[in-house]
Amino acid sequence: MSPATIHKSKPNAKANESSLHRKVAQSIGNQILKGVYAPGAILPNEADWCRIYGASRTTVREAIKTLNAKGLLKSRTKIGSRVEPRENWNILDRDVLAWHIGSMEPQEFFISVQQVRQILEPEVAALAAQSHTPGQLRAITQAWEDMRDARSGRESVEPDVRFHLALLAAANNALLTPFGTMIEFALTTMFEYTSTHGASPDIFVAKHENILKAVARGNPAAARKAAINLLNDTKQTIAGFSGKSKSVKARKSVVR
Amino acid sequence: MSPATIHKSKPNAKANESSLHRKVAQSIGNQILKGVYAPGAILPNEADWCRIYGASRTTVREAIKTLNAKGLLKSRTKIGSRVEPRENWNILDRDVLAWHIGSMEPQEFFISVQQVRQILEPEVAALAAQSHTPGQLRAITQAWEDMRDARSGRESVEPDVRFHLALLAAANNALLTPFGTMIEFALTTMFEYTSTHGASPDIFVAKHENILKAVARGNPAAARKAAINLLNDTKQTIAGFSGKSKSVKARKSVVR
DNA sequence: AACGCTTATTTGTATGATAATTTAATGCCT
DNA sequence: AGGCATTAAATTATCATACAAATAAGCGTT
Repeated sequence: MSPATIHKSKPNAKANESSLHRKVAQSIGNQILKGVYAPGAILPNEADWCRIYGASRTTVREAIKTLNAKGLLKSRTKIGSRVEPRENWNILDRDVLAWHIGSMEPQEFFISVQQVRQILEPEVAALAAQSHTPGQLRAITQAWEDMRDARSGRESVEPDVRFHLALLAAANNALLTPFGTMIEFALTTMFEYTSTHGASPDIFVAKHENILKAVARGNPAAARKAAINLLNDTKQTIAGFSGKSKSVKARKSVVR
Repeated sequence: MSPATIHKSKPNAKANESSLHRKVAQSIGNQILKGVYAPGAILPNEADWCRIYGASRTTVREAIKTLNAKGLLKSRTKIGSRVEPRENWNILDRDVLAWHIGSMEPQEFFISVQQVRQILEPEVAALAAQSHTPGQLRAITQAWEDMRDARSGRESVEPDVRFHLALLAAANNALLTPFGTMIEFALTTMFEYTSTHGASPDIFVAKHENILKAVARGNPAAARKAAINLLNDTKQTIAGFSGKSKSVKARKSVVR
């Protein structure tokens, strides 16, 4: 979004759920993720932002507080707001993730995600097999059933995401839950680009079922194996459109 | 911190780097993590917080914006601020982690961390072996040398943390970096409780050296194996004081 | 060159007012 | 009585202005 054009969306009453300070935060955040302001750089001061966005200082400050809270900035008196080193960025935060993918080639993002998923998901499945509660197992099952009954690829995305999130929840480790946002983001976005889950729907449903059954049986090793097996499909899907950035983007506009 | 006593720390000029809105955010955040306000609950409104903390609405609002940004709250007009479900909490955030551990039994936290570390660190080491840059290898080496030359357990904590963070950085996957905060937090806090790294200093240094060498050689399998080997020590350390919450706390006050 | 004082800049906090949003209540019509 | 439109009320969102606090930078003295 171009800084100067933020106000335009005032007239439309409903569609836009964002308040002004959210938009300012988003705009500045986007610029940071895009590298307009690199780590170590000092941002324009609050008065400048006020002029740039035509907003009050209160609003600008709230936006900057938000960015501080997400680890992108650190503000100090007389210094201003300095961009923090990347390792302090809260990259798994929903907003940061959105700003991030808005400023990088999608397949680059997918490759990073795939790497993390290959590390985590097998072990998450194993943990889930060991320590799920009955309610958690029910949630996983429900997601799988909805996935099975879906009548289109698009319709199966939501249950698919829900399946993986339920699995993650069943691992019962609070420190792993932040990956939920990442998985959710990756799965929904990936579908936007590929309009498929990789394999045919039947195989796809069957592979999820393997995980479900292993978890239900309380068999960690089998759950781990099933998760690895499923991930190989995704891997191939990603490989399928790597290096084809332009054509992928074209395909996207056809799908939507 | 008790809500009513926030102002007291005004006199001391330097020690406290926190501004008022930070303290308010910390206090409210702590109460949320402690469960005083459970997910789904509506918080007191801004005017109430102003009365409670004796702060201006500006300040209170900035604190609440911070908590919103960390995923703990969602504020809406006419509704107020509602506590978000736990899976939306940005638990790997520095502040949230601090508030979290302030309101739970430490070994419970360590067990969760250990679980995550056992999943991640071997693979991180393997990735680092594959894709480190010369500069990143130098950083790992430097950390190890500082660890080796440390003359006390306490003195070795900082290089130890640095070693693991450098390893993580060398994995070159942006989506993994948020775990740095967790590792940093866990290692420093754990030392506060145990005043040891588990094994004797020599063994401890040697095991880190194994990782370093494997990474330097670019041997992922060896790096993975060495990381697993090191983690077994930590595992035993944690097991050593599990179920001894009271005595651990007592030991802490002796150490400090 | 080193130390202490002053100044300027920037964020931090306070106050009070108005706008916008959405739930809740009210009253009207059928 | 029930449904619909309107009004009211509560709460956050935004604005404008002022002053406080912190600190980097400059200046002058020694």
